[in-house]
Amino acid sequence: MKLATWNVNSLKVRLGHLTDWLAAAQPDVVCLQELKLEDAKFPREELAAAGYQSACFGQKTYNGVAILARAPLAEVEFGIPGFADEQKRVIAATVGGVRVVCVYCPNGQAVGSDKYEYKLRWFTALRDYLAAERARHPELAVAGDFNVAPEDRDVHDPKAWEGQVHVSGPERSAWRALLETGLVDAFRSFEQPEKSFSWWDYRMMGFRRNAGLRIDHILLSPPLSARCTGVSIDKAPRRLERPSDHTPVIAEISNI
DNA sequence: ATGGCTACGATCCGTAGA
Repeated sequence: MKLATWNVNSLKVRLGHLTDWLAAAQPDVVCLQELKLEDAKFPREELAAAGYQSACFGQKTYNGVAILARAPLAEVEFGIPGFADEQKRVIAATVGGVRVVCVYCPNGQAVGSDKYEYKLRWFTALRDYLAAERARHPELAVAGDFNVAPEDRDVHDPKAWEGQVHVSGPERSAWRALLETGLVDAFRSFEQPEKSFSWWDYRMMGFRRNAGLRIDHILLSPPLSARCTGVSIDKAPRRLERPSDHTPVIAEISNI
């Protein structure tokens, strides 16, 4: 099974990139973030024609998440249960026995801001939710845009970013708390190229300079981690005209 | 020099992203 995550930064703008990429990469399950469109405008038919069923939790202008899969999506759940939130950031579904949670974690804007406080509160709720999901579903995959670069090697210029939002101590602690529920950062289970990133700023030719962050992640429970044979970042879509600022991350999980 | 793009929904600028 190929499981992918991609923050498309407007599904309306990126639909062509997405369908081309689905045909090229042939993922079985795809978690999408930042759809920036409401459910009524979700391109269900176009994605069905590409061979994918979908579950969508959309929102106009901001946020919005979806899961695509070639196999049926069951037990679809919207948001973090018990955490009241206007922002559509989480959707979960069971595909082929695997519980898939798609997340678009808050940006946080700036350390100390209201949005930063919201981000930390949100991560606490996510951790509790994932701990409960872990207990219910042995095969759990959590994929999405976490808006946290876990370590300095996930940052193009750690000195420049020191203490900033996405790398601050409390955010990295919140990230580690997710791992402490018994999940593995699948990307780091394998040898990877130096300076591997999943997001590059549109400004200052960030992609050309490889001035990026690794903030898009796939977390796997131990039974899935044991069957994971590789994780890679696909930079091809970032080279296209009018790209998303994020690029897909793909995990290959064997069925044995 | 704290900016530089991009998307969106509102106008021809403000908000947000990261």
